Formats: sequence, C-alpha cells, structure tokens
Amino acid sequence: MSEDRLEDFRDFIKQRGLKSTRQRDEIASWFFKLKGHLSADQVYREIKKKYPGIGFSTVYRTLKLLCEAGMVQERHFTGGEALYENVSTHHDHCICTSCGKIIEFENDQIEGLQEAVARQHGFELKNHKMELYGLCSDCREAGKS
Amino acid sequence: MSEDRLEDFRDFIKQRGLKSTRQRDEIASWFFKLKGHLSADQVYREIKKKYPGIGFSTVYRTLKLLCEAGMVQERHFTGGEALYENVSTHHDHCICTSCGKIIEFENDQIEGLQEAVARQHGFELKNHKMELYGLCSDCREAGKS
DNA sequence: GTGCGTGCAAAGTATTTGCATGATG
DNA sequence: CATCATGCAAATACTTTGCACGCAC
Repeated sequence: MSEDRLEDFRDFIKQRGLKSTRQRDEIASWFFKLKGHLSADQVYREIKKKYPGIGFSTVYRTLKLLCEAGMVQERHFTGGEALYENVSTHHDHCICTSCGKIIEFENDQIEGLQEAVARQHGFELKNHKMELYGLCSDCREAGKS
Repeated sequence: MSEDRLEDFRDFIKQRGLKSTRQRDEIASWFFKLKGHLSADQVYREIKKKYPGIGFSTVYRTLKLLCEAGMVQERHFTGGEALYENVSTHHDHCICTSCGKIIEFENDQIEGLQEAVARQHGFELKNHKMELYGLCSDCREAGKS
C-alpha cells in the first residue's frame, strides 16, 4: 500500500505541473513506510544512508510538498523542531511529560463533538490536533520511589 | 484581580529565592491584563512603549518565569514563533487556516472523554491541548466568490 | 556588599532562500 | 531545450547565552 501512496504523490506532483525526481521518490517512498514522528533532520540522515548526495533543503522542500499533498502532517509538540508523520488513519496523541513516550489513540465520540463545536462557532472543520499530556504508568511508578 | 495575580507571581519569585524587579513587574502586570495570544516580540514592543529601556532577553526570561509559575502558557500553533497566553479559565482553540483568527471554546463533555481516554492508556492526565483547524464563516464567504 | 537581573551583542537552532548547475518532460 | 529541481552556502526567524555593569535584598 505504500506503493499506492507513492502513486498518489506522483499524481499530485503531475497535477501541479511539477516533476518527478529520484530524490522525491526516495524520500516519499521511504517516509510512507514509516510509523511515528520524525524530525526533518532524522529524515535527512536516514535518506542520506541510501542516497548520500541528498541535500538538506531537498528534504525540507519534499516534506513540505508531502504536507501540501495532504499525505504528511507537520506537528509542533512541545516546541523546537517540527515533527512529521504520515497521514493515514487519523489519530491523536497522548504524550508523557516525563519520558516523552507518545501513544496514539482514536476516539470517535470526541471527533463527533469536535465537529459539533466547530459548527457552533461557524467553522468548517478541516482538521484537528489533540494532545493529552500527563504521566505514563511507568513514570508514575518511578516517581513513587 | 490582575493585582492578585501579580502578588502571586511575586510570591513565586520570592519562594525561588529570586528578586522582584521593575522589569518583571512591568511585564507581568501588563500581561495579566491581557486576553488572547501574543508572541514574545509583541510583548516586547508593547512593554517598550511604557518602558523603552527593556531588553528582548528580559521579555523572554520573564515569560519563561511566568510559565514556570504556571501563570502563563506557551503555545505552538501552526509553527514558527511561540504564542503566550494567560492561564486562567481553561479553554481550547478553534483556528482559521485562512485568516488566522483564533476563537476560544470550552466543552466539558470532551474534557470528560479525554480523562477517560488517558486513563485507558494508563496515563495520569495533567494537561491537554486541542486545536480545531478550519475555515471561519467569513473566509468561507470570501472563498465562494 | 553579594548575588541575581539586565541589556547588549553574539551564538544557537530550525528552517528558508538565492543561485549556478543538473535533470526531467 | 525550456523548466523545474537540486545542493550548497548564505540568509532568515526565533530564541538562548555570555558577559560587564547595575540594582535588590
């Protein structure tokens, strides 16, 4: 299925009058296989292993393209650098403030209420971000000692 | 009531063994009167009007202190710079992706579900962030033309 | 007085951009 | 062969830090 996504990305590129290149394919296809959240720098380093010629700016530019295509999402959690993640099944995040662990979850009931809230305020909801911050069970244990 | 908050902030400073200064009072008291979301730069410029000697770093340092005191919260919406906001009544945000308008809202039902979700994953919920992105009514109108 | 706070300028990060060269349709 | 994409380095945006001097306790 990550092949399908690559196809979709290529279509998007074509529709925009842009060109397919080795770099774009390389980054996109590798990224599609991923789960989790990566910084631009991490992507850069990974791609560099298979394709040492890659440039930093190409990674940024391609990630931005992928975002515009709606296939990848940029996240700003605590701050600092942006993290990128595949948009596939939608989910939200539960983040441990102590160890940084990130758990993904989904809750249709909440999603429904969000729709309702947005509508109440005259918004046409496109997208959302929900992050729950707290202590995970491990850290809670550790803290007790 | 913003006087009370200033008192609280001073207490916090004293407890930490730090010192009260004109700059800190100036920034804190002005910020407490505010509603909405401001960047460090906006705060800097505002304070500069009343107190031209103020430095950029002092603003950053004081905002950070206010955050540590739990009286102000740093937010990272779309990206780029951090926005600061008073922590008073809790609320979440609805953000227009076209004009950047930010509407605040609160929904107890969602809050309750968030608690439940966190617990399901073994988390002790401390805090959360929820942002709904979409088109506000004005921009929806404008887009139709 | 001592030590923390301040303002400035310089250093850091994270990301974007200009430009000459190279690849694609 | 006209464009667009790339890689590099320089530029930018935002934030933090080092340091000499000044102020609060």
